[in-house]
Amino acid sequence: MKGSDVRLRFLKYFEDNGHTVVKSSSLIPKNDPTLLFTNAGMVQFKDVFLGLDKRPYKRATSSQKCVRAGGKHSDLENVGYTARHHTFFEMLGNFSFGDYFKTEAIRFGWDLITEVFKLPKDKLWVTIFRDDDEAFDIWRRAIGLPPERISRMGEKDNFWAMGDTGPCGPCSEIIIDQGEAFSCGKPSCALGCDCDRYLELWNLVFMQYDRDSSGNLTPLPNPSIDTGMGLERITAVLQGVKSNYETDLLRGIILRIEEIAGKPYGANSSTDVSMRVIADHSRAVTFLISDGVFPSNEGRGYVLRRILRRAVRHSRVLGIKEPCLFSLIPSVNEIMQSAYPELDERLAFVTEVVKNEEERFFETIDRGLDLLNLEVQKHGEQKILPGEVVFKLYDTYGFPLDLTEDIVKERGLQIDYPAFEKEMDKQREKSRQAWKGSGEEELAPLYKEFVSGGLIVSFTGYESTKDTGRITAIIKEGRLVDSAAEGEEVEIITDKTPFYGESGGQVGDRGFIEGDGGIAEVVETKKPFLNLIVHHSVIKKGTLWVGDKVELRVDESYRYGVRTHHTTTHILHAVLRETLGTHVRQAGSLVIRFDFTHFSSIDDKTIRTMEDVINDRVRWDDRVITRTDVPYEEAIRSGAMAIFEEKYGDKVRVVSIGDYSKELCGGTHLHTTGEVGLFKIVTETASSAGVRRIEAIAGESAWKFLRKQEETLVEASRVLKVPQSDLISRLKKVVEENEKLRKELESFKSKMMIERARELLDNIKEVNGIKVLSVEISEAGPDELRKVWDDLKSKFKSCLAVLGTRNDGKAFLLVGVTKDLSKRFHAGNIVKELAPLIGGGGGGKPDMAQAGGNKPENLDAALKKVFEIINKG
RNA sequence: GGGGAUGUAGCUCAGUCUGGGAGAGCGCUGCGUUCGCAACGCAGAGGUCGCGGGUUCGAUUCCCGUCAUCUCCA
Repeated sequence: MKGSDVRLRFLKYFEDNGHTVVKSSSLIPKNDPTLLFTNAGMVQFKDVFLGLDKRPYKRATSSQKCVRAGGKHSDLENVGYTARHHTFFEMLGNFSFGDYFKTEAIRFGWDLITEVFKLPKDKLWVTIFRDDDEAFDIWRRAIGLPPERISRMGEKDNFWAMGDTGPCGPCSEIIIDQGEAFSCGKPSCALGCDCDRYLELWNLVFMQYDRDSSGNLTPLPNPSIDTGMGLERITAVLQGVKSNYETDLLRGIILRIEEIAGKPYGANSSTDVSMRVIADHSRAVTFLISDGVFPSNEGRGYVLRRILRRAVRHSRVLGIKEPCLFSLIPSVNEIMQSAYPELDERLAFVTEVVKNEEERFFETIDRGLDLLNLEVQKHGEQKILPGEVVFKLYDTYGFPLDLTEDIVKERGLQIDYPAFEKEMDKQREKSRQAWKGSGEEELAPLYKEFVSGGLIVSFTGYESTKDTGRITAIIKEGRLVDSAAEGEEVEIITDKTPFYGESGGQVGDRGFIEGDGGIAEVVETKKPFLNLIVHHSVIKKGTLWVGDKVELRVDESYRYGVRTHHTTTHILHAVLRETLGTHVRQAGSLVIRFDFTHFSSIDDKTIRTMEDVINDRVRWDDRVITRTDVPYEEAIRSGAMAIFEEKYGDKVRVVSIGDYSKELCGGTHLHTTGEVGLFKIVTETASSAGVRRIEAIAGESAWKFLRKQEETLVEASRVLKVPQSDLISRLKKVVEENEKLRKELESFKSKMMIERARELLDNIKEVNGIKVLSVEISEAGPDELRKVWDDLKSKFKSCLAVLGTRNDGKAFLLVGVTKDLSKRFHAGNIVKELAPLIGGGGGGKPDMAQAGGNKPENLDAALKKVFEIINKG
């Protein structure tokens, strides 16, 4: 059975049993900052389990793409060395939200495994949680499994929790005994052993308790089911192969690697590791990029970069000296596109990103190589490379440890591993301590309580900006309060509101909330959950109480500006896609700052063309049509784009403009594009690698912007006294002339200085057999003094000069000594003796030194003092 | 979240430790040599020394902050 058939059969089985087949969600978890990547099938249902979200179905099944790398559950280091570890894999699962429970879950699991997949019953074992007699009874009586096949395990293995608090419960695993051939061979090898003989196939989680912060378990009124079975694993078992990498899900990729490397898989255990790593990582990389993650130096992007680099590193081990990872992407696509058709359209884009990043890594390696060579040379005699050096290479320059090992070995040196580990531990310890320090507790728990307590705020602001409502809660500094008095900063929640809460790239509204007792100014409106709108406010007058009837008024001109910008954002988005290609996807947007994925900068001509096109559409005055309560699937089928990667209910709102834009959007819009009035792109910059940022303005602010630019032009032409049409040519002329004059003045000045210096030659005295000049030069700056000294120096091969000048209450001294004399008289030392006289300090090199001070009246004294110094020396 | 490194001419980088005229190579412009090109010779343009504070008579250099890029740890 092919891997893709395993996936289909699984989903079909549960669909036939009343489950809704739900599409795999993105690898980037929506609205969950605690999680780096989607790492299990239940991630997209988390809020449903918590009671924060509702779905139109009570039974669901999915094949979820998952990544485990970085963060708490990282398998990155193990991948390649085992038959089962992956950074990317798919999780098959069935879910019950307060519908069926243990009995059915176990029945479904057993039935599918034994009847559909036809695995031999006598090879199957199960584990249950120590105290879960209910599960034991079901396995024993309902399924008829002999008691010796049911093993009770501890909390570590068979009790599952989402987090420290919240839903949790015992679980039961179905295990297959693959026989002696798969055993690790240890005498202790038995059920529960980590090796491949007793392979865990399927984990069934029975969510039946709610754990509070003090650890108490209270039974949930509607227990739920969450199960997970790794697709690659079950496929390997069904195909009778020893490792996941031999299934058709990965074999095709390895075939391609064999081709590129010119080496067969299975011939050498160390190259096999590399091939497995590359095969696994190429899948992870493909799916991550296609889901909108880009290589970067932090967060998700950084994990992606590390996965990619690890693969590149292994390709070098295979003897491949050029970027090659990108050429594996088509193989991944070929295998996976039946289940993930969206891969196909992003293929070219993903390939480009990977190739780009591969090339960058080769540069990093080259840089590190230079450093390493230097260090190897330095420590060549001791035959040992200090751990500190190895650590620095690794820590600061990102030079892979194993690469350092290879090179060092080639040169006949050894690495001081204990010292390296010590540095590593130091770093880890520092990080851990810093982590504890940040006790950032979000306000979220309070919000969560509201939502799970059934509190709903209805939004009434699409058509009107005014409404009356009742205050249902006031929060101050994360705590519920009964009232808020003048001057206090609070969050106000009402039963309904016309205020739009920030979401979907549209900023929240501002305005006022007024009751009989007082007035609050709303500075910001947020929407932390689907049905929760929070007004961040400052009480301006009087006091507001919970329960007060209030009038809510949105600042209309502010809202109008927001609508203008938001509608324009949709038009811009459409035009960007038309102009630059379909890989432009919105990565976020506040008002009209628009980040999107694109590689090169966008030239001025293209920018201007886009501005033209958008302003044309504004003049066309197309209607902006919003349809509400459209079923999600129908909206997507009709070609609407879901860009913001956020949570949509099952019914969505579709906003379409003309025939060129159709997006899922909950925001507020204009009625026609003509209301935009005017559109202008202000900047186009790089936001991070592979992401460009456009900032644009529309409507009144665009008009004001252009007005201001015009004023600048008017002012410029007034200052230059030429009509605007001649501005540029005049400006060029002025700059040119200015440059010419500057040079003329410079050469004139230096000539004059030299001229004057010659006149000063009369002042040269012989002291102690040395030619000494000590004079004040008026109307000169430091630069001029230096020129005079240069001239003197070339004229007299051996001399000493002290040149002074003064202006604006400050004095400046330069001491010059020709090289032959600088051993006897150090210019720096001389200047240090003279400087205090003019009320300052100074210093310099043996042959030239400078000083400044704020007592110009003493300049003469300083100039005389030099003779004393020379006489002494 | 914490640490390390880097930021100087269009590009690659030196200079910063120890404060005092901002440099090299490549590239660019002009002239010369050449039938022409490459090469060579001569001349020249090009820099807010990432940004903002501070110390100092004086900061590319020292101190503090900040931003960007690279990198490691969590």
